[in-house]
Parts: sequence; structure tokens; C-alpha cells
Amino acid sequence: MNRQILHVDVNNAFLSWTALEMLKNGSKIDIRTEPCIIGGDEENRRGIVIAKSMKAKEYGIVTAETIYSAKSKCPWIKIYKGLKYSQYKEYSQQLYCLLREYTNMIERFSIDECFLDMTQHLKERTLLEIGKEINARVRKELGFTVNVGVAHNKLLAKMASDFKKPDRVHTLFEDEIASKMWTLPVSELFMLGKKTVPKLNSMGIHTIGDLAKYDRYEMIQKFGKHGDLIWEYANGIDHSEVKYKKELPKSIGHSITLPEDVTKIDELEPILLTLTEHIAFQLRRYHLVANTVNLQLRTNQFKNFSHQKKLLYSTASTKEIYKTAKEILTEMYPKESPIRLLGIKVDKLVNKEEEQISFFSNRNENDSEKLEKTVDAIKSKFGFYSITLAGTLETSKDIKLISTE
DNA sequence: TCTGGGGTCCTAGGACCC
DNA sequence: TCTGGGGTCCTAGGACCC
Repeated sequence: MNRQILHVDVNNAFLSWTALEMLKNGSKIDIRTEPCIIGGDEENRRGIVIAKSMKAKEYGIVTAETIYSAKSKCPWIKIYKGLKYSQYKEYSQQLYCLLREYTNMIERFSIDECFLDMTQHLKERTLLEIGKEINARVRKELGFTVNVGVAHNKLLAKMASDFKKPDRVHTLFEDEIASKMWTLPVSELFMLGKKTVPKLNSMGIHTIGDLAKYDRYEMIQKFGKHGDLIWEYANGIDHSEVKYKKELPKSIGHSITLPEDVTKIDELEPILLTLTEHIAFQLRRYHLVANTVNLQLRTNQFKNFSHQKKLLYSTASTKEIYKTAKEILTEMYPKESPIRLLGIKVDKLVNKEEEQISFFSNRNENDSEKLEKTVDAIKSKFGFYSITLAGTLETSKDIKLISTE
């Protein structure tokens, strides 16, 4: 039986939502109508394009390129600072609430994309009619625009919503694959990135159609599982479900590009503590405990490396995670190379209730855990920066979250 | 004033066991 | 007196997504 899937994708989400917020605050211009971008903070070395307007796109500006490069493509481009991430989440939530009127089988694929499984909800109206209604209602009621992809599986719905933009509804049914999808360059296929495309090109594969007709087993031989996946995608095959149930994260990480290269390990430590505080706070909010800690460094030569270590017992304690993180840092720290980025990630997360009680751990709640609970309560009420550990006081005010896509 | 940050999944190679 | 093979677990690195 055919499934009935919609993919809803906000057009230039971060730019549109910033535009709406500016208009709300009395701005006379709608930045959606000018060549402009939302840019990261260049002074702190985060100078990349976070979002672009349609006019900016006409100059060939792409997301994640440097602002420097965007300026070279369009010297008069206007650059705006983004909103707080929490403000974007509010706009995302408005969209979600509207979509919930149609079904509860919604997967929030990212802050600006949702899949809807409408299979159970088609009575009088067709899937296309519902897609059109959603598109019109979002524009009228929420003030921004979306593309809607209409298809019988997630992959085809996602490919469809990526066709002509903005504010459009496209179908991509099985009998349209050849005419609408196979003609596209292979780089347009979901899950084909900049490393694989040149390899395919050198094999004579230039369009999605070329890939679809290529020998499947040769693809598997050359690219393993990924080869099989992209071959299936090129043929419009995707059996994955709309994951509408809330899922717990499998890893939690936090990283920061430092405003200046750091050459002394003791300058990294307070920053590491601040980053650790963040991830441990999130762990506790999810009621999860971690089993491994992973540290990432990037040198000023843009060389990345990471090291991980298993925790002796699973924990969500800032103190315990930091202890291990510091050990890893000491082990991996390269004396010769100035550090540009520092990141920490916790992995192998399990439910606190299901955690393995280790022989080594004393699972009676100790004093530091009690303290952390109190600190968490204050953070939840008054904000993350309302209270910090003594060691992070200097750094925490410098490290501001700029979250983007 | 050149290159973010948060994720998921996969792979290759080494250690170790039988 | 030559160097198995299957399995699991772990780590580092990389591709891809938004």
C-alpha cells in the first residue's frame, strides 16, 4: 500500500524569521527583498554565511561559505546578525502547531523541516490538496513561506520540496521520477555530498538518471552501504518511516572556535570546563548518563583530531566528565600547534534509570551531585548564565552560543 | 577580517578471545 | 619452523545532513 507523505521546508528559514522579527520591532525594510545574508561573527572568526536571501542566491552565494567570499561575489551585500536560537525555535514551534492540525505523525527533521505521514488522514481530499492548503495557510497565518513536497515516501517528498523555490508545492510520484528527478545533476540527490560527486562524475555518472541506471552491485563494491543507499535513492526507493515519536539524543556535544589561537593548555582548561558544564546540564535535563567522553581539537592549520575515553562508570556529573576530559586533553595536546577550536562530546548515552551500577561507583548521591541538582534548578529558572562554576567565571561570558542550522 | 556548530552513521584497523 | 579464522569491542577519522 502506498504511503502518503508530505515534506514541509521553510524557505530561507533563518533569514525569513529574522525578517519577521525585525518587522515586528518596527523595521521599515523587509530584508527578504534585498540581497543580504545572515552572517556569523567575523571578529570572533565565525565569519560564515548562515542564511541567504533569494537575491543573494542570484549572486551565487551559498550557505556556509565565508562572508569574505560572499562579499567578493557581491560587494554591496548586506549582512545581518541572527536572532537568538530560542527565537528561531519559537517560529519553528508555530509551524509545528499548525501542522499538528493535520496529523500527529510528524517528524521534526530539523528546526525548519518536517515530514508528515498523512496515510491515515486521506478521506475526501487528495494529498496534493492538503499540501496546497498547508502552503497557503502558513503564508497567510504565519507570515513566512514554505515549500511542500508531495510523494509516496520521504525521499521523494524531500526531493520534491527542493524543486523550484520559494512558496511552491511540488509532487514527485513514481511516474514522475524520470521526467522530474532523473534529469537533475547527480549532486542534487539527497545524501550525495562534495566528496562523492566528483568520484561519480569520473565514472561517467552526471545525472541522477545515470546513477539510477548504473549497476547496483558495482555501486556497492565501490561505495559500500552508502553506494547501495544512493542507488536506491536515485531510483526513488525509500522504505524509512516518519519518526514521529520523540527520540532521545545519541550524543551531546559542544564546541567553540576560539577568538584567538591558544598555545597554552591552561588557557584551554577553563573553556573546557564551561563547555563541559553545558553538555552535562543537557544530559541531566534528558535524564541521561554518558559512558564515553570525546575531545576534539582543531589547529590553526585546520587539522582536526579527536580522542575518546571510556568513563569508569556512567555519569552526568560535570565534575566527573570534566576530570576525564582534562585527562584526554593532557594526552592529546599538541605542543607545537596553536589551537583554533576546542570541542567536547559525550557518547553511549543511556537512561539514568537503566544505568549499569558499577562495582567502582558509589551510587549514593554524593555532595557534588546534590550541588549540581541545585545549580540546574537555578539555571532552568533564570537561564544558563545565571550561575556558573567558579572556574568558568571568566570564560563563560565570552562564550556565547551562536547556533545556526 | 578566511574557513560554525550540532548531530547521525559508517568504516578501517588494532587488541583480544577462542 | 609456519603464521588460521571468526567474532567482538574499541578508537580515530570521515561523509553527510541542516
